[in-house]
Amino acid sequence: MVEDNADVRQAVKVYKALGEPTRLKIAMLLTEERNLCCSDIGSKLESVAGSTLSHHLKQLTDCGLLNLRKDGTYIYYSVNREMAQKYAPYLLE
Amino acid sequence: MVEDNADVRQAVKVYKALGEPTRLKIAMLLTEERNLCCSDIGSKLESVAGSTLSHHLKQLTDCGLLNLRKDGTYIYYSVNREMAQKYAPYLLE
DNA sequence: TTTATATTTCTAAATATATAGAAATATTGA
DNA sequence: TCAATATTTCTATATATTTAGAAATATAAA
Repeated sequence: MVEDNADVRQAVKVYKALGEPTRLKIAMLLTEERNLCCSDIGSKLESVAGSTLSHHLKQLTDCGLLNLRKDGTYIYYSVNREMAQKYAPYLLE
Repeated sequence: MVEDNADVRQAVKVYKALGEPTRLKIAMLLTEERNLCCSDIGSKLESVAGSTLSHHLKQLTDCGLLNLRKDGTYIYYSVNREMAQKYAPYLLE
C-alpha cells in the first residue's frame, strides 16, 4: 500500500503550484531574474489582477518554492533553488 | 513578457498531473515497480473506483509521463524515465 | 457462444480552484 | 497628517476537477 506521508504531501503541493500556467510562468520568471516584487511580476505577465497575483504568489510561497524578502512596502521574491532542484530542476534549465 | 509556448504547456500538464495525491502516488509506485496494470495499481491504493483510476491513468499518460503496453485485456503502465528526468526527477529518487 | 475479467466512457454531483473587484492594511515620503 | 503606492483580504462568480456508479467495450478462456 502506498504511503501518504508528509514528503508526498509536500511534493503534491509543489506540483500543484506548478501545474497552472500563470504560476509556472512566475516560477520560471523568478529563476531567470531574482528579486522581483509583486508588481514587477504583474507587469511581465498578461493582464493579471493584483489580487489574483497575490493568491498565486501565496501558493508558490506556501509550498516552499519561493523565498521572499520584505523591504518597506515591497516584497521581493526569488526561487528557492534547493526546492527547485529537488522537485522541478526543469525550472533551472 | 513571459511566453506561453508548447514547452511551457507541456510542463504545466505534467505538473498538474503530479499535483494530485492519487496520481503522484501512482507515478511513484510505477517508478518502483514497472509494468503494473490498472487493477494492480488499484489494489495498491486505498479504495479507488476503477473509473476514477482510469481517468487518473489517462491524465498521466496524456502528459507523457507514463508509457503503456497492451497485452490482451491488460494494459501495463511504466514511468517514462526521460520525462521524469526532465520534469520531476524527484520521482526517480 | 457464453462467461469472466479489465478497462473505458458516460453521466452527475460534490468539491476545489482561478479570477478579479472592492475594501482593508502597511509603509513610505511629502 | 495626508497622499501615494504595494500588497492582502474579503467576497462572489465562473470554471475545472475529482469522484464513482452504471453502462459500454474488449479480450480471453471455458
